[in-house]
Amino acid sequence: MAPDPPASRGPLRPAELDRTSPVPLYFQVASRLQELIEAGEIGVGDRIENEVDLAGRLGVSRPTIRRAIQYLVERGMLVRKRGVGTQVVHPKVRRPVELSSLYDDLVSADRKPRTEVLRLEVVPAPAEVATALELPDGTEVTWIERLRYAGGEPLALMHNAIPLGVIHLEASDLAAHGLYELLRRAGHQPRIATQVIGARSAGAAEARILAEKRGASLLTMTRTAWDAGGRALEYGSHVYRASRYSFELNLSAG
Amino acid sequence: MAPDPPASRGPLRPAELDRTSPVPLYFQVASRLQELIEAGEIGVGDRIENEVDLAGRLGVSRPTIRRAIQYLVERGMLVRKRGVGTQVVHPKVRRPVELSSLYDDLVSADRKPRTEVLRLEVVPAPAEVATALELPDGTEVTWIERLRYAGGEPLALMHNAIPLGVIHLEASDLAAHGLYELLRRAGHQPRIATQVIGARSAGAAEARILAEKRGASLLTMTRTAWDAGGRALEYGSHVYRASRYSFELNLSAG
DNA sequence: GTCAATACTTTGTCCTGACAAACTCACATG
DNA sequence: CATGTGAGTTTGTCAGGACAAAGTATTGAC
Repeated sequence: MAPDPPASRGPLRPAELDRTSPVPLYFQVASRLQELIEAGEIGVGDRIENEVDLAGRLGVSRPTIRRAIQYLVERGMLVRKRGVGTQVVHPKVRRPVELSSLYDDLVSADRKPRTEVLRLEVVPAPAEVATALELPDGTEVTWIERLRYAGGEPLALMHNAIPLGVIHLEASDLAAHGLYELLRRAGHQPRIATQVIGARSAGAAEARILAEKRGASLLTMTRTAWDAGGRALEYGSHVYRASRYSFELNLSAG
Repeated sequence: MAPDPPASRGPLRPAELDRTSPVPLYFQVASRLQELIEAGEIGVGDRIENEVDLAGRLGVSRPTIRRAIQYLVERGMLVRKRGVGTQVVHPKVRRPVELSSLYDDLVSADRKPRTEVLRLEVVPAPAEVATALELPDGTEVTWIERLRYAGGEPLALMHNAIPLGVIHLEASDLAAHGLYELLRRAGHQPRIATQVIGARSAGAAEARILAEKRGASLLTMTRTAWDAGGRALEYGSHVYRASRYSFELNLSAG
């Protein structure tokens, strides 16, 4: 059997880097590496070329290569060991956690979401909401109540409060898009959030709306999200039918 | 009123850095900055000294300062804006997510945890567990069932599977310590995990063990955790009394 | 043969220097 | 007064070099 070609040659070519692109070089390298790993061209357990050689071969400096590798290490794809090298440990990115909306998740899972806007108005924030958003008591916020369907069945009853000035919302927008998508379009990128996930039994009204029996288990989630500037973007208090939904999280600890 | 001293002087002194220490300089700077922010000496909204001046004043290079600041940016304490500066946005670290055990959480909340070990034996892994741990079907694992109390009341029923060779467990250890603490002591640092959180109603047996009524809502969590080297450490399938427990998560998106 | 010392490889830390890009603000211009 | 132009500030990217620390493999002594 012929021996494998030496790993030092590697499938990453200098020609793939575009120095005229506004995309940083380190990011180009990281993206390309990620592709190769996801495509299986560099398998789990394989060691990638060492930093110095890789830098020399691609014609970039070692710090640039280090930054690219660091990026993938933080995502859990690679592991570096001093004196040993850098190894692939997982074939796909494990995002530290997905800060996305239910709507986006359902779309990507092809579960055909539909949204019914039950309420959309400006009201003074209840004390609990004001505290969560770090706003003075009684500040007005946009209050939203939505019923989210998936595959024709009700899935979740969602309540949100959004500080005025963050975004102007129309019922038609909310019916057609996820809240996070609308926020992003308005230039707000949620970056930090605190969530509390719990469970309780459905009351009569909730059960009726969600087409569950009274007393059925519901998943509850309350979340407050901030943008990169520390500005509170959204408070949400949602209930999900536990029979149809669960939260999936990928965690990584420094 | 006397004006505040200019921010450019700042409370960070060159003398505080120890070049003989094995602790990297960038980490010394980051730790000290974090202390100052947590102590409120640099308040939320304040801008910290710019990188070039700070580097000059502390007698280190700009990349070192950048690395220190980057460290705190990733933790959500600071925000950088090109052309503007670096600002404090949160007075305490928001850890991306806590990869810790229930036991540790209860201890720090002073809720006096107690653990009853119901089962501890080596068994062939059920198909579902083997898949989660990425082990060949039927591989033997240590199987644990524990009942966790807090404040004298039952709180959670926990099932765990741990690959042989990761750690040798005694019932007495498990009764006195959290699983994650024992893993860390054995030199295993969980770094990446996937969790699924859901809810369902208690069956008769579960209800009896957990001192709930039949049909009460329970929170469910299944988790698989890996160490930095990509080695599977633990599979867990737990149920919590929803009336007494909820998950709190701090998320951050790149 | 076993084991310890040594050489080598590879990542970790740190430095200096340079230019680019984004933002702020004062100022000139219409 | 409004507006945009340009200078100044600050972070973002990148280069290239140097030495330290950790792990691996080889070599040598016993």
